[in-house]
Amino acid sequence: MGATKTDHFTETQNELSMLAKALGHPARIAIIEHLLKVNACICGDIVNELPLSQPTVSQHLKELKSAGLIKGSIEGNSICYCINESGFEKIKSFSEQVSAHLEKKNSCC
Amino acid sequence: MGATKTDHFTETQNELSMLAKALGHPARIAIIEHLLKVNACICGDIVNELPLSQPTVSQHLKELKSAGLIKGSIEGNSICYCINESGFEKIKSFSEQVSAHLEKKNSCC
DNA sequence: TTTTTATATTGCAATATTACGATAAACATT
DNA sequence: AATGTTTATCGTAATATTGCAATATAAAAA
Repeated sequence: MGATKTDHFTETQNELSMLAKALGHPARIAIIEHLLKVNACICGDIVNELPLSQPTVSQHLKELKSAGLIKGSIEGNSICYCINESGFEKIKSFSEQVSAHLEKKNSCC
Repeated sequence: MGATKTDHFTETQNELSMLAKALGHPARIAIIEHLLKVNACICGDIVNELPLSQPTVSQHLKELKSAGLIKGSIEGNSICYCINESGFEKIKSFSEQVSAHLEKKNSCC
């Protein structure tokens, strides 16, 4: 075992969990926060900002990108990363949906 | 390696990533969705609802609980689980914060 | 063209997660 | 007390993640 049984769940469940999983590491939260703060976003800046090696940061960026949470575009020699809104929209809408449900029904425990 | 360097990141970054990580599995998304739908929430029902064994479901419930996303209270023989609002509030506020930032600054790539 | 700069990939070791059978624990029912 | 029901824990195998040194790639600068 050790492999998630993704085929037993719905598309939406798998998609949401993949987005959440991509945010499930403090370095990747830090990257998102940094991208929000500066709004200009050369990869090397992120490497300098984080207490991790360049290959490790590159890997985290790759995960955020493949999850659809950031975008990257080539800018001469370097690469410009920034937030991909659509991924965050899905997370936002899920969390708002949870809140909306909770307002109507009160929790039972 | 393999161990996350949590001590190199802020409290908030670690907390947010732990919440996200707890949602980073389709079974745990499915559990949350089920709890929202029924609002009554005996553990055994969740086990029946999911395509996973009882020990595996129990483990997922434990993770959601320790992350602060659900609460559980003993109800006679069985255990009643339900959503823990405070955990979801943090996720909601983060995703709304991201959206708010994005409205002001337009993405650069 | 050679060298430098910036980022990605490979390979690998350490650790974490996922899943479940077996079993324990705790309470309810008989 | 004995039995059944419900949930948790243990042990363990399979797989995934994290992190980095070494190396590759690609564009810029010299």
